[in-house]
Amino acid sequence: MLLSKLLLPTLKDSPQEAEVISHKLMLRAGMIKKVASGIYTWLPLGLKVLRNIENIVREEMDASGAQEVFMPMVQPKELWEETQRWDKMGPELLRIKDRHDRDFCLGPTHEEVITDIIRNNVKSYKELPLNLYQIQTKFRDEVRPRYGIMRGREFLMKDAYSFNMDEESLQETYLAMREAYKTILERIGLEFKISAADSGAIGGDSSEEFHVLADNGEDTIAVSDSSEFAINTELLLKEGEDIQSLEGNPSPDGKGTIQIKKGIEVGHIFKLGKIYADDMKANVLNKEGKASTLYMGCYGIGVSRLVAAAIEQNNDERGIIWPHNIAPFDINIIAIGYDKNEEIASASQNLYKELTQMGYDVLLDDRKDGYGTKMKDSELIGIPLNIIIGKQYLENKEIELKSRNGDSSTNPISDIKTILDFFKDK
RNA sequence: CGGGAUGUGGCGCAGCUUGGUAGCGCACUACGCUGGGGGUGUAGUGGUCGUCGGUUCAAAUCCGACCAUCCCGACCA
Repeated sequence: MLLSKLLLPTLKDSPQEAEVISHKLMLRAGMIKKVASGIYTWLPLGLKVLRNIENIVREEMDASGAQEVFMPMVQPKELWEETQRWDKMGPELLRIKDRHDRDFCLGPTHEEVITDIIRNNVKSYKELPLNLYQIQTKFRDEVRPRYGIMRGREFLMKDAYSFNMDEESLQETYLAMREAYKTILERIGLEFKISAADSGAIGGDSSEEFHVLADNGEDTIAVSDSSEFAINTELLLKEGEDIQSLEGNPSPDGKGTIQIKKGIEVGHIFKLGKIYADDMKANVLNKEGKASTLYMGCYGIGVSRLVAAAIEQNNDERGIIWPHNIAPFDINIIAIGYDKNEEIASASQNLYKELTQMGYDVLLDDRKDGYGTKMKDSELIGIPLNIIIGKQYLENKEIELKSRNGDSSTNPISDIKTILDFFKDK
C-alpha cells in the first residue's frame, strides 16, 4: 500500500473528546472517527487491526470445533418475551418499531435467536454437542458510553453458544472455550488474567472473565503476583470484603501474594445451564427416547474492545506499539526523497515488491515529506518495523532497519535475510 | 438520571469580563528552496461562532430554553 493513497488522517493534537490513552491514540492514528456518542466509523487503518484480531478469533474458534453462523442484528419482540427479557431488560435494550408497528430490538446478545434455531432444527442427542458462534455488531444503549471504542454502544463481538446434553458435556465445551480464549489472547500478544466473576443479569451457574491488565481498566481485580489466579472485586464487595486490606495478603491458591490491579474485561465465559432452554422449551430426545432439556453455555469476546485493550497495554509517548500479530502493516518503507530521486523511488518499489511477495503486509511511505514527519507518523501508528531508504542507499546501497521497540541496524539492501530474522524471533 | 465542564474551519486554541460584524498555531492548495527527526519562503482555500428564541441601532460576546459532547457517580453478558 502506498501511504499517499491511504486514508490516514493522523493528528498532532488529540481531540478534547478523548481522555484515555487508547482513545487518544486511535483518534490521532486515524483509526476511528466518532459518529455519535459510543458509535464509531472504523477507518482503513483501524479496520485492518480489527480484522486481524477477528481472524485470530475465528481461527481459534474453528480449531476448537465451533461452527460459524451469522444472526440478524434486528430481532423480534416475541422471542424476547419467551425469556421475559423484553420486560426485564432496561433501556440498554434499544427497542424499535417497523412500518407495521411491530416491535423489534437491536440485538445486545443472541441467546434467544440461537436457541430458537436449535429447538427447531435439532431433535436428537446424536446431533449434540453443538457450539455455534458469530462475529457480529452488537448494540447496547449503555447509560454512559466512554473511553472511545472501549465502551461503545455499538461494538464488534464474537459470541458463541453451546448446546449440550448434560453437565459433563457442558463442562467439556466450557473448558475447550477456556483454552481457546487463552490461545487467542496469547496469539494477540496480551498479558491477561482469568478471574471468577459475577454472572450478572445473564444468569447461569458460573462464569469466568478474561481481563487484560491495564491501568485504565474499568474493572478492579485481585490477582496473584505469581499465578494465573484472579478474582473480580465485585464479588468480594458483595461478600463484604475490604478490598484495599487484601493487598499483600497470601493468595488463596497458595501461590504468591495478592495485588489489586485494573483490568479490561475482554472475554467472559458462562455455564448457563438450563435457564434459557427451559424458558424456550429447547429439548431433544435422549437415549431413552425421552425429551431432555438442553444445557447451554455462552462465550463472548469483545473483538473491538480488544483493539483498545491492546493499545492500553502497548504504547509509549510516541504512539502505539502493535504486537506483531495484529499490526496493521508489518513493515513501513520510509523512502526519503521518493518524489525527487529516481534511484530511491525504484529501489523502494523493488523492495516493496520483494517483501510483498514474501508475504509481508508492506506500507511504502512515498509522500513528499521529510524523515521526521514520516517517522513520527510511523511511530504513532505503531508499525513494528521501519526500513529507511535514503542517503545511505545512494552512497553505498545500505538501508537502516528500525524497529518500533528501538532496535536498529544498518545493512546492505541485498540482505533481506536480516529482515526475516527480525520477525523470526518475535 | 444526579454532580461538574465544554461547544468558535479537519485538530488544538484565543476572542466573551467591558456588545461594533472573527483571529492564531497545525493541517490543506500552488510554486520554490530543503530532504535522516513534524524544516522554510511567497501566495492562497476553508467558519450559519451547537440550535432556537429574546434584549439591542448592533450579539461569538448579554439573557432564556433546548441540543450535543466529555468527565465523576449510579448502571453494565
